[in-house]
Amino acid sequence: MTPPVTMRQIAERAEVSIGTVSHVINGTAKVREKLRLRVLEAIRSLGYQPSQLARGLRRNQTSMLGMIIPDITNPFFPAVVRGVEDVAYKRSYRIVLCNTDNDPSKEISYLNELRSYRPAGLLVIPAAESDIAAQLKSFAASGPPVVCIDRRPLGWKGDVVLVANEAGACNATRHLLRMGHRHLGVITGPMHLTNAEERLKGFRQALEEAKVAIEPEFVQEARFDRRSGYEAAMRLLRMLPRPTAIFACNDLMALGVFLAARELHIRCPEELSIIGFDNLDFAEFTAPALSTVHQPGYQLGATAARLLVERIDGREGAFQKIVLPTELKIRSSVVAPPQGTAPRKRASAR
Amino acid sequence: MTPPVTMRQIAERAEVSIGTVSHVINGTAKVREKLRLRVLEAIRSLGYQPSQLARGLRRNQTSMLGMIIPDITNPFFPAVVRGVEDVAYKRSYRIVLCNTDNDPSKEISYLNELRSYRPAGLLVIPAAESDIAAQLKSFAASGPPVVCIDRRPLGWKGDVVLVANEAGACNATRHLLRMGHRHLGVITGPMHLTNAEERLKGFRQALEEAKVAIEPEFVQEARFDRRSGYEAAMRLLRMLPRPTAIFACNDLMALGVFLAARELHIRCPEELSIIGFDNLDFAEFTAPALSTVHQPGYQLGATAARLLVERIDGREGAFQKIVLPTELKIRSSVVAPPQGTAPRKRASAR
DNA sequence: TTGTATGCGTTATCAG
DNA sequence: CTGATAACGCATACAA
Repeated sequence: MTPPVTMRQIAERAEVSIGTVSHVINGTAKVREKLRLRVLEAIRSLGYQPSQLARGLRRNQTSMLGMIIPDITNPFFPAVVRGVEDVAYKRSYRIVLCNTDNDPSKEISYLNELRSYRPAGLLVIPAAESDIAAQLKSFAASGPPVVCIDRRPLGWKGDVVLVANEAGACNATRHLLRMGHRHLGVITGPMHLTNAEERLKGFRQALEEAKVAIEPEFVQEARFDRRSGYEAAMRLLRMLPRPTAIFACNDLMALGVFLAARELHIRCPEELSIIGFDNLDFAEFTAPALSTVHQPGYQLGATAARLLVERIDGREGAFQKIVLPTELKIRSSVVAPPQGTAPRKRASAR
Repeated sequence: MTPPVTMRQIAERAEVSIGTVSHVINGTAKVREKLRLRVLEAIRSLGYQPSQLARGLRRNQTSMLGMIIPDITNPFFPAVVRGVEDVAYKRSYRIVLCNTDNDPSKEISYLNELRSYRPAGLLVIPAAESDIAAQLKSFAASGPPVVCIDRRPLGWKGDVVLVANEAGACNATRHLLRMGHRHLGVITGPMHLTNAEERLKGFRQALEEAKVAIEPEFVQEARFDRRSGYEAAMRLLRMLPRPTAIFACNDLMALGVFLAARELHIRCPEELSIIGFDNLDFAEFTAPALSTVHQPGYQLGATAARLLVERIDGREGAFQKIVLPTELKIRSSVVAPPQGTAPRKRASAR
């Protein structure tokens, strides 16, 4: 148990005062070159590293960034985290990662607890049903800067970086329309999530543009995970007539649609076209390869981190709302609807 | 900027000394019930939270766990991280996450830097080519406990939790053999990684058992990612005769094999059987669904975290080496080899 | 330019 | 049982 080397030891070794050591470390005052070199040498030879704890206590701020996300296990988030980490690393910030499991209370408890570590800033991807705007607001007022990612909590007025959900969803839907589909199902995320809401809005907009009626029972809400996507798809696919195409508002739910279709012996894409949202890594490997809307996860994280760092560095000014573009990836899960409008026939056969 | 509430304020509010407050918080001495209640009430009403920084400085240890992994973006790792986080959370430890990108120098720098945060413990999934055994050893001697996960760095003698790589690989290979394959290709991970080595060993063992000759040019080394898997597969599939089945030592590389096969117009599984290792989420959605060896990522993390916490709590005793079992998942990417040993014919046609 | 001294918020020791 | 008080390692205001 070698006790860690402290500044005092550096001072002794370099035969200077402890204050001088601090100055050369932080560049907070001019130090005679000779002394400076001695100090540096002492630091090197003793392998000294400043205690982040002591420093943080003194400065009332550490070089940690708190990051609160719903669930790292959701394949969309790792890229975001990585984007954050990469820019944070360059600025020598470290990430404390917290998974809320979409549990608002866990989110709040993490939030409060993180506080006691005096992080330099906070990045949060709000939980579904998150109700932390108030909490966050008080945080932002008396604590470190906060930027929200991907979803905007109700009532949140601070910095936020998002993705062009509405435009992306609209494009996806247009693609379906363009291929000839007129009976579109949609599986949305939790509707209190802004991104879910926006995607649905995009969907509706595309339908309106094309003057295609929206069939209310064809919009099903799920929870952005595979299971709920599967369940929603089952509901959709058992309807008569059923949709000839489904827009799943994320790729995980699209997987659920595949599953449901397989179970009901509905062939994709011949009998059912599917389009997703996210462009997760596996999208090009599903059978059929999933057409989807690419979402720049890494950029999302990187951008948010950059913005956060600017705030930490004291950048004032109006809150930013940065919206990153999406891109439609056309693969093979969307084709023209079956001939003879099969679903109609079935309906009349009923 | 409301300054955070400190212990002193609690003491004043409760009309006790600051020491007493500390005692009720930490249960470090008996406090008269009446005072205790007053203190608790003050804490509650002022929303007090102990400064982790001050506490850490004083105790020379925080309640953070450092976790060093190659890349959160590799879909095998999120589950591991989640496993860690869940058990850590229950014990009220927090995770600071570091991605090394398999860069040994980044790994070492993270390691040293984490030190200055006085984490209670360290979890590390060593980078490929990691050479941190020595570094880690000094760390373990004078610093917090460390447990390695998934891969054992060369020369590391401390705690480690692994997966039964050899047995898993052996089972996968046996499955190929059982289906009638006699010309097996294998795409390994970086051979300095213990897990890659063990999987290859399992592969060889199965061949020996079956008295099937191992064809040296059929074992190709790659880097556990999709691209290198693709490249290795291209090499393999251009050979004449080529293997009728390929064991990719992880699922990401198996994806690369799918890609290569598709590009060369080799149909899977009719002309080429593929088996992977990991059982990533997408494995059942590839075309064809990927047969693979399930690796308990979440358990890996959870187990390691539990072990680490025990060490933090002062559990002495011999270093542990915990090996978690794998499970063969049979799906549809493995079938009997093509009739008439097609590859042979091609070879003779040359 | 450099040294000294104080305090950041806790815990822990030691009297009372 | 409870209250002072001295560290913990560092940054900083101030003195020299």
